Amino acid sequence: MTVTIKDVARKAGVSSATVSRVLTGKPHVRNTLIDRVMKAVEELHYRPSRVARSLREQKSHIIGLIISDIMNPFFTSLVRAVEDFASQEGYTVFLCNSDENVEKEEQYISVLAGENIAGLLITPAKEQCCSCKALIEEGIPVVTFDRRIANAEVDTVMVDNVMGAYQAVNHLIAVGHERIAAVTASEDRTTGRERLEGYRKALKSSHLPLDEDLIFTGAPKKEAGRELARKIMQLPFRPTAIFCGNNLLTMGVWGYLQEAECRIPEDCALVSFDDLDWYTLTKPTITAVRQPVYELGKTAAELLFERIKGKTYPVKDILLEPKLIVRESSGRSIHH
Amino acid sequence: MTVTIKDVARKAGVSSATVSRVLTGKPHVRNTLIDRVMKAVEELHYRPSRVARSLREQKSHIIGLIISDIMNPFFTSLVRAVEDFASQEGYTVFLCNSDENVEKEEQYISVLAGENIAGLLITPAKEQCCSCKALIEEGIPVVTFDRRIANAEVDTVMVDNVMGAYQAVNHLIAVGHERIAAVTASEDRTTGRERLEGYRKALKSSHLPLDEDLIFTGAPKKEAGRELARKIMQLPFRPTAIFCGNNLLTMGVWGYLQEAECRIPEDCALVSFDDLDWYTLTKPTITAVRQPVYELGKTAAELLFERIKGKTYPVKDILLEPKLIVRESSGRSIHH
DNA sequence: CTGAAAGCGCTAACAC
DNA sequence: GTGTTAGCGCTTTCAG
Repeated sequence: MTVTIKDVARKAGVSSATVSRVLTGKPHVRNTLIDRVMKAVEELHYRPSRVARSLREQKSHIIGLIISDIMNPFFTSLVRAVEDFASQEGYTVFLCNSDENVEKEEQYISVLAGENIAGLLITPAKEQCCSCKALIEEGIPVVTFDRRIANAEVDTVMVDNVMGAYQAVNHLIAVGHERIAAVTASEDRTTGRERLEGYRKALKSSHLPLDEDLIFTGAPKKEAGRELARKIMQLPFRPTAIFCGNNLLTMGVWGYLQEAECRIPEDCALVSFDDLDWYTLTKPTITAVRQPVYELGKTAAELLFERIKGKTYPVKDILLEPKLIVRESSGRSIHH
Repeated sequence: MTVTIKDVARKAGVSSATVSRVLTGKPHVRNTLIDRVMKAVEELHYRPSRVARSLREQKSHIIGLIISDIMNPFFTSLVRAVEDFASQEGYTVFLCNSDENVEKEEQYISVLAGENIAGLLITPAKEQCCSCKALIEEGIPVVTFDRRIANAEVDTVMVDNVMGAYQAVNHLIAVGHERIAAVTASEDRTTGRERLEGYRKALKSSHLPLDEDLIFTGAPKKEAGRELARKIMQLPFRPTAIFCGNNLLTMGVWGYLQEAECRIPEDCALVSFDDLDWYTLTKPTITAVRQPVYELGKTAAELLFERIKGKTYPVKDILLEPKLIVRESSGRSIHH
């Protein structure tokens, strides 16, 4: 049914070994034979089986990409970057969506291992990612990005969350806020914890009191953002500003504030971690910490391919710098 | 190095055939042996090679998913739906991003074929998708969704674009607009053409003149939207409303209108095809035609799996109904 | 320079 | 019920 290397060999009047040599660009083949083989390939519409090749070579040209939430535009950009880089290297991407779910993640890692993947790129759902460690032990290159895993020797590419959050909160302080709430992902994710750390650090460096009751955490989801905003608005002594720890939370918070007819930034200012296109389309526009998303994906992919190609330098831990984009939702400085 | 079925067989004191039978759930194996095999599997951390299995069975448990723009939230939701359904069926998804680029698309189809995919789900970049037809001829199930391809016997799942656009424009007419511009994807994409058809149909059914100068087409990208909005605003005799053919175009148009300080809906009303979360967060909120995105992905996946399982009914062409969500950007009825 | 043959890990006939 | 064996399509020694 399907045309194999043997069919090509027969048609070209050579052995399958020669066909293979031609197709994989090996040297020492006569030009006339090359031509005959290529002609047969054309005529038969032959396409080599990547599966057979993968079995024989014990290694595929697939890289695995497990991300934790494909609906989140932040991760989408990441996927885009990885895909670009991989296809440029002649690899294809096996995309999996763990949905922030550890079981699904393990399941996928197992499948990917069975597919002989050349390497894995992952934004781990939780800090404990054991199956991931199993891969590493088997010698399959792994790079985690955006998030860290605990107790493992893995290359990691991260955005400097502490610094980003610090910048955001510092900006709020600079324009006169002293009572600032934080809405972040719960602390079992490194991103949530680190951003909270930046928040605390900013308050501290301005000698502002840290009120634990102003820290609100939940799942990184829109619904959680709404709910936490509701809690904030019910506070007897309301904060004058909110620091939102990611784009989904921002969306929920923003929606709630609008419905509650809270004027932004007069009644409550807001800064978001993560910058999205539509932040420039709201009224007011939304001040945000922009992460170098594309670079994050690209760097992780680069690192992975170096490992795939056999580089053996010590484990790398790369930190990328985010940047505060000041817009309207954080308010004007009240000092001027 | 890696542990194979033979290692398990040796450890369990059985043949590899028995191990295979146990693992694939075949009948006629003694319970004691099943236990011994499972124990060996556990102890050795054995994971079957999906590659070897795929080669042997001449069919993998992978389905290919080629979408035309992974950065577009509309497609992201689609991916999510497909992924959900596939994983539930025990399949994994090979995600490829054609980037609206026909060469990339062909390239991917070729790779996927080499991976022995069980089936392909695709939102074709252009109406002519020849490689896709090649797959169909090889007997690999294909379902196109969101867009159609020309001259092929393929299962297709679409949203009723004509009807959606008709609803949108009709609504604008109902609230009093008579001069309505259309900003859509260029007509070499079925979505663009069909939505334009709905636009024309709505004007016609209300006996409104069709002014071809009010039809603006371009790539389905934010930048194109901006540019086309600029052109519209420069028109000597401006329209009072704009119908936007997809979410990226809406984004560009909206951004331009805001910067041009055009009051929405007073100076210019707007309705978007495609509904996004953030449409409720702008001021005014954005009236939009909501597509049943998740259902679109799910239906396509269902259809594909039926084919994979061997169903052979005639080619299906499923049309899903969109729904107009009236918000503020289209303005109040001036009749009341 | 080219061909024959082995074998990657697995499943399915076919024996027993 | 269970083991033996062939072979999926390819690459790669090893001969020649």
